[in-house]
Amino acid sequence: MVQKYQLEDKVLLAVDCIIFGFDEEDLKILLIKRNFEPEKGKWSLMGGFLKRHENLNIAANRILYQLTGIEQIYMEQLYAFSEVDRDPAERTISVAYFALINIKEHDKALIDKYSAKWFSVTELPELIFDHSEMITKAIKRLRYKTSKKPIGFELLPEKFTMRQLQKLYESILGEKLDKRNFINKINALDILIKLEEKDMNSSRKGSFLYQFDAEKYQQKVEEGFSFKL
Amino acid sequence: MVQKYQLEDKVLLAVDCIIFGFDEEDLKILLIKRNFEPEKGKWSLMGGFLKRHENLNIAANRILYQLTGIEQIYMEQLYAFSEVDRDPAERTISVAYFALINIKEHDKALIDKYSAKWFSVTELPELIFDHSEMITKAIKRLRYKTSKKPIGFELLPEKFTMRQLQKLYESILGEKLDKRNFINKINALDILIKLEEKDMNSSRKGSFLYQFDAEKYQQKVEEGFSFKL
DNA sequence: CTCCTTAAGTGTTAATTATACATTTCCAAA
DNA sequence: TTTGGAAATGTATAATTAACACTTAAGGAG
Repeated sequence: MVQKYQLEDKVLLAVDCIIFGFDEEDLKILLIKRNFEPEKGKWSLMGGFLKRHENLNIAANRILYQLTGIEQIYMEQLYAFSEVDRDPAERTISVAYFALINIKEHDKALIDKYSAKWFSVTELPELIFDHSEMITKAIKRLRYKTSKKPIGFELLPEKFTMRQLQKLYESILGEKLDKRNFINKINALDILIKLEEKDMNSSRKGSFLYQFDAEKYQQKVEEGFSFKL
Repeated sequence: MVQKYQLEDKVLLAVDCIIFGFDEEDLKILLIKRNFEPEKGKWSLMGGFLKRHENLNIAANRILYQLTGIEQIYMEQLYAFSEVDRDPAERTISVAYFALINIKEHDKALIDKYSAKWFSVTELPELIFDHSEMITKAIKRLRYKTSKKPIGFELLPEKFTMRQLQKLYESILGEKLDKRNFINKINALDILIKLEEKDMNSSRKGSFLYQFDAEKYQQKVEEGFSFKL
């Protein structure tokens, strides 16, 4: 490739990943203890640098895979953070990505191996650089997206109860919802399959399990529906 | 500054600006004839490279100023475009920004000087690289923002008629709106000042002019209201 | 000076959607 | 068999949104 813009400044381009998970109680974020300088030993988002042959989406997925063993998940670009001194070591622009995963489906061993740890969004530790700001922005975006598309399903196990789904929405939105209204709305969407099966952990009576009906959902998206909670 | 990440690839970071304007009829975008290779002579968004001492917001404003003489306007980061071959000359990641301006308020002479030209969003020419994609994304974002905040006022002259405001919304949203419902909603927001003055160009009867009441708007924002059209 | 033209201005009703709210059912364990 | 605890369920009211058509004002033409 011919170099045409030789007089221009080049910069390091980092990618930082905000990984949301849900454990039936709280919305959580996956963080790691940074194992290189500067700020070695402090908590950080999963980050790495863009390589010559990658676009940002690919870099985000590679970095996540390298640091946690998690692969092939839905990731979305959030924002480019570019304050001149955001990384004291060297001028670095960071593009933040965020992803949603089901905590239980991802191999705990691999996560432990890299000293990754889940933190509730309400109890985050101090983070390096501008990572707190990134998280704040990601939560805001997640709330918005949740109100437009039923995005939360990535965060739940394949089979889940209405109670779990409601808890998930409550922890994303940060507010309590009315049970009956919630169920009515979800049912009105008509994108869940009610199973015969019951989850017997939560109560004696047991509660019915549901599955997300990807096919019906796809169909509705094509018809141009907009999810509103 | 110590260089700590010496083994990492560096890249060129460009900024491209999508400038929306409105001329009482159509939503328009400001484009320039690119005056350097590659693709010299083709239509392009306003673009330039991030410099060492700037963050992206500052770079976006500088670039816009250099290319059009327009300064101190509201700009917002849109998205980072990073396909490996998006610029055939050299690997370049581009962060797109968008802005809203009032066409008439900005000095035509300066714009002409740089061969900038306004194009209706419905009649865009062929553009270099991935600039069309950037514009598509910007329009989508503009539509969204318009439905949340009364952002459109930047696009109108200081004094405007209800008809103009409605036309603006229609061209942003790409659909016709009902006149009475539109006026009712706008009035319900209570952020316009109705002037005594009339605009006599559009009809024999003349139509009242309005002004955006920035103070009332600010107050409402603080009270946490959300604009919904 | 009367009539015509043209866009401005104006409210009501029906339909839909959102909210608030309390009781009964089921099942396992004691 | 009784009991405790969460699951399941529906309705009435309020709020919002959508649909809809006639009158008014004023300049220009005849």
